[in-house]
Amino acid sequence: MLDPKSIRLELDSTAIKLRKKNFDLDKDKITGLEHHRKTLQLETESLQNERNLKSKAVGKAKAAGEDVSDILSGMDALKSELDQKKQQLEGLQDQMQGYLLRVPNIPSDDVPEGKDESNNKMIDSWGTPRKFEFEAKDHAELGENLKEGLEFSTATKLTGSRFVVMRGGIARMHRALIQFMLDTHSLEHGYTEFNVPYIVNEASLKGTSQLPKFEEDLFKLHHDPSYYLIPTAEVPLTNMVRGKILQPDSLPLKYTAHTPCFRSEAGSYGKDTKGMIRQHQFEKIELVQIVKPENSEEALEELTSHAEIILQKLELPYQKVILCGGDLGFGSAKTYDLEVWLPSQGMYREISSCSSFTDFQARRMQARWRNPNTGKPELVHTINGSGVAVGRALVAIMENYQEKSGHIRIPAVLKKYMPSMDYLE
RNA sequence: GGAGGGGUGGCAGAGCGGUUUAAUGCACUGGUCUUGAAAACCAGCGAGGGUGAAAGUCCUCCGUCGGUUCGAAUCCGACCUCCUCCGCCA
Repeated sequence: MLDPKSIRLELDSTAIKLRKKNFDLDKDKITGLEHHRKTLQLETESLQNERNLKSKAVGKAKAAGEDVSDILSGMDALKSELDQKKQQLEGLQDQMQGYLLRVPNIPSDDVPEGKDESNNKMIDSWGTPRKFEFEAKDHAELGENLKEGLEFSTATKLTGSRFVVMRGGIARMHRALIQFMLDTHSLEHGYTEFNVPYIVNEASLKGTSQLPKFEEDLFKLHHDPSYYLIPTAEVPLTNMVRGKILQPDSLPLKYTAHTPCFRSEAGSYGKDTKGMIRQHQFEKIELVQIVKPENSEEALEELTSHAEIILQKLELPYQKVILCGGDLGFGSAKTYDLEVWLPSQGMYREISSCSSFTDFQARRMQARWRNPNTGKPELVHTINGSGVAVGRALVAIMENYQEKSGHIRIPAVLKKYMPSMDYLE
């Protein structure tokens, strides 16, 4: 959420900045609500003041053994007026809050202009796509042709579309990828490894800004109060600092976890229906950093490089793209996507997305640190990214490491997790 | 599942209907003293919001939501959560 005060004071310039993100700020609505709020709040607070003063007077009078009926006269009228104003004020504040929770974060100045993904800018690339002396197959075909591989029809029987069963060696490689990534981030990149709940409450999803706007993307459980399956480990990892005031020397916090992620994929009908590119359930290694505001830009660069190192160690060609304003996620101020080469599609596909949320999530979570220069609690900045998506990494390995026979060569860095295996057959 | 006890500022911890503008301690900040440091002493120090040019001033907040009352951290109800004991269990 944006700072309500600065929206109020810089309404026009905020609206202009948000236009870069294809968002039209309803200035009239804000001005109107704000005007009413101001008068109502003044009236309400002065009534509260009056009530407080009278109540204190009653206390004093009673202590002195005096009659209090004079003070109490007119109290009923005051109370009912106060009740009414209070209710109106609450209604207004709820409306304002409800609207502000649906206003996206302001993009950074260095984010390129653009309407949609076609305006994203490639800023770096690594590796060279392999030349095949035969026609490269896609991962779904490769997986289904393995003796022990991907079973989409079994998963459809068990659940429905957009799920997969992995059997034998491929399940093992999936697990090896998880081990490899967690080991790299925790042992080499300085992240603390976590194991977290896969079910979270509403407050957590509000904190990282999946709610209230994107409820239809989530799987909601039958439970009172509401529980949801996590769409990403960003939610539990980031919300660990919700409501906290952190000591300056404890920052930056660097957290990582492997979790399944559950997404309803509402609105993606017809997209990537084949294979395991877009599933209702997939696994991901998540990287989260909680940093001082002054460090957030370099933290995003660092975190992105940590995801890149995974792809480099796996020897998968990729490119790094900066998202344009129109393609940026709701809470993100700046996002780098890492896109891995998929030979069957002849193109680069997203495998990691690394974003800086500046203070957008921190304000919703009230996650703060004590700034020694001011002595005051101030909002932290939050950064997160995938390091990287496991299912898509598996897809990329299958396609990039395939042999003419349909066997999949095992990448060197995974061998210690898959001893005595050279190929998936 | 049963019984009991808790949730108060960064932390610890008092308060249990009206000088609470939440005691006190620790931590923190500034000062005195000291060659320097420690100790001691003095002073300051919760969060959010409104209003104001500022000084200031007002409102809200004691797990959450609701209720009683002129007045609630304090009383009542529900819920969340933590701890202890018993039972059950991977």
